[in-house]
Amino acid sequence: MPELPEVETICRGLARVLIGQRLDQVVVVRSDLRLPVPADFVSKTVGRIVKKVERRAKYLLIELDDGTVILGHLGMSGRLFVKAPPLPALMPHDHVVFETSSPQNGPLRLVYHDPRRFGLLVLGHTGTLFTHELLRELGPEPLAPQFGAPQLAGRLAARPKTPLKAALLDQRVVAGLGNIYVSEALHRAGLSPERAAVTLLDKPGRAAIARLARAIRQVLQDAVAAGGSTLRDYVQANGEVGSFQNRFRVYDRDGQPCPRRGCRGTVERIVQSGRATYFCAMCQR
DNA sequence: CGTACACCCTGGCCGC
DNA sequence: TGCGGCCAGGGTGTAC
Repeated sequence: MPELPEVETICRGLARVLIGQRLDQVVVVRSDLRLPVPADFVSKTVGRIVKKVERRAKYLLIELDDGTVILGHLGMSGRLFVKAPPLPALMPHDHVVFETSSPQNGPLRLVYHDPRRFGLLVLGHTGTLFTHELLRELGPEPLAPQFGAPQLAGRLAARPKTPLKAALLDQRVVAGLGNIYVSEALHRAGLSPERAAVTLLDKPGRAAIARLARAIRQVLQDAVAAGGSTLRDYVQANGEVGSFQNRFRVYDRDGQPCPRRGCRGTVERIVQSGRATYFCAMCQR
């Protein structure tokens, strides 16, 4: 469900209210997520104070005052939100619940909610975080200053024959893109999702890969600024919805006219490796 | 090695 | 109203 912009939005929302709070109560309602919630999850987190909230790719990293890090991933349907009193009864699919109490803010409840249970909540440690097996192989952060055409080219070189759509979904190539933003970035760059990655790596492909790197950054920045995209059930940490879904150029718009200025094409939907891709065959080559 | 597909799971929507 | 089929923002394991 959530891609980089949605996770980034949630990360900022959580940071604002959680940093400095003590996790007074931690309850695992059910632990059979994509990976099991570890047996020592409660004992390693309860009583600790939240020190930092960060994002790596689509992972949320909640760092506690003893160096323990909660690694969270929301899968397709996961949500992580904060509620203030009056606290309602738990809902179905509320799997893990944290409660804090602070003199300033009073009690807060952080809920991990995930109907499909494709997400996960596990533990790591600051000292060994970058070698954690879930994070070790992730590609570059597209919003980091050093991200650009050379870095992207280097990563695509490892998947030469792969169509661009599939290559960009691979988290080892670029970290944080998902099905929406890959289609959106390829449209902005004017590149066909079916084009093989290797065709951007030779001399004539240099302009194309520069456009692609810029398009990836730009679409992600715009989406973060809009608070992410709300399709079905995604909400920010405070329950507000994002608005970037109103600015999709191709995603879920098959049959509609291509929004590129001067293009007479129509947005098409195709399936690549089992997932929908939206693009305009007229202006994406 | 690289690619294609099934699968994990639940819920919403559409057509009958 | 009920039911079956299809679809969904992700990631991984398996079979070619």
